[in-house]
Amino acid sequence: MANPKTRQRDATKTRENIIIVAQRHFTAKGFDACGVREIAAEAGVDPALINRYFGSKTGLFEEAVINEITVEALLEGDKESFGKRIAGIMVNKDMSGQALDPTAVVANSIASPTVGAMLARMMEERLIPQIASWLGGRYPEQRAALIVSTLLGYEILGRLAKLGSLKHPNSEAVTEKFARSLQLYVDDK
Amino acid sequence: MANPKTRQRDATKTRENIIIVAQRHFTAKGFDACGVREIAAEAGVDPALINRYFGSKTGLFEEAVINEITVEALLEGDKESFGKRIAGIMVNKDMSGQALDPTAVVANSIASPTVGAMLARMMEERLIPQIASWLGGRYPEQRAALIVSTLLGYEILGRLAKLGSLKHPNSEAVTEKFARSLQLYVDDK
DNA sequence: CCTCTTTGTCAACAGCTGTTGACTTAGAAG
DNA sequence: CTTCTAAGTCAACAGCTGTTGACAAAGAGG
Repeated sequence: MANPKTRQRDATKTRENIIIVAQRHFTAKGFDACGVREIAAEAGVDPALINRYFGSKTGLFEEAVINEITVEALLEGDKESFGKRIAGIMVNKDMSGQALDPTAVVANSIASPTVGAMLARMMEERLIPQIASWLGGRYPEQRAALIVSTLLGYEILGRLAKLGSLKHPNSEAVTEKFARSLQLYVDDK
Repeated sequence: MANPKTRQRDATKTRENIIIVAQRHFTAKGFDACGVREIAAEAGVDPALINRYFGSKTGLFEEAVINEITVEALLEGDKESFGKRIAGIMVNKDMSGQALDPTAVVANSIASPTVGAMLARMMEERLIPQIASWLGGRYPEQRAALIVSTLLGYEILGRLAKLGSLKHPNSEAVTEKFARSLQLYVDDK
């Protein structure tokens, strides 16, 4: 039918809506700190619907986070300017955290007994290899891992800053050090 | 009495025992992933005793972790060799995680709604300033924060490696890069 | 209008969590 | 031996969690 009043019951739409809300919550607070009632409420839906559509809370996490995380955005650009570019992104990152953020998700959910291992597998099977093949050179996986490590550490620092009153390293000089630290792992010697 | 068969009921001893067990568990799994029954069982004690002695699980965390964490071990040595020294410690860190480990505790409990803010305050009120005053130079707090950030990132990487089969950066060349990355923040330009 | 499938809600259930107050026991003091 | 206090145990309680199966409503097709 030709859009009489926009469909009121659209399974695909509500599914996607739940996923979007879940991505934001899982990113901001981590898997264990999020309740299904909380996510369902913000999605304007009954909690039972999450289990109907995704099987379980873990299933929702897998579909909304594990299957959707990508590092391609990090690798768009030349290697020479990688450090400065990524450092700029991390420093000026929007603190409202509206979308699915790879580093934030991993940093906030890695300690979870339920999904920690899933994140570890995603990291070593997809993300690290992808970065490694982009890097090339010697020990690419290990250098890729240390790049990820550097970003995760900065993410936690951001969380510490948000919880307390710790200042972010917003000075030019220190940000440049951070950029050089990242570039260190890109350059093969 | 002169030690007839070693006292069987020693409040101070059991208290300290609970603290030691709690330190190991909180370090290895994080605050939220540890149950009081679990800690009490390993300490050979009834769970209720934790509340009797420390008021609450949070109180135990505060006394066993927050009040006991120190960074003095990191700052023993000259600045010139800081990077190499700390990198060596982190790379060769005992994976059994037997004791109270500052970086592991923060990395594994920072996402906790209960104690996350406590960790943030401890960081910005005690640890960062202490490292900063040891560093000296320009923007000492920010450089200190980035050193902590680097260590926290590496800690998470270690957790990813333990959960999965990700290789640690154990090659000489990559470890040296990690050391240089740390040294970057010690050297004031 | 009737029917059947999809979409969604509702109440309830187990399981686990930290926590509490009443009880018991060990061990020193009188 | 009796008493009294510190040390520890026990069962139970609320509160929360994810999850389930029975029910209700919407809307398309006959």
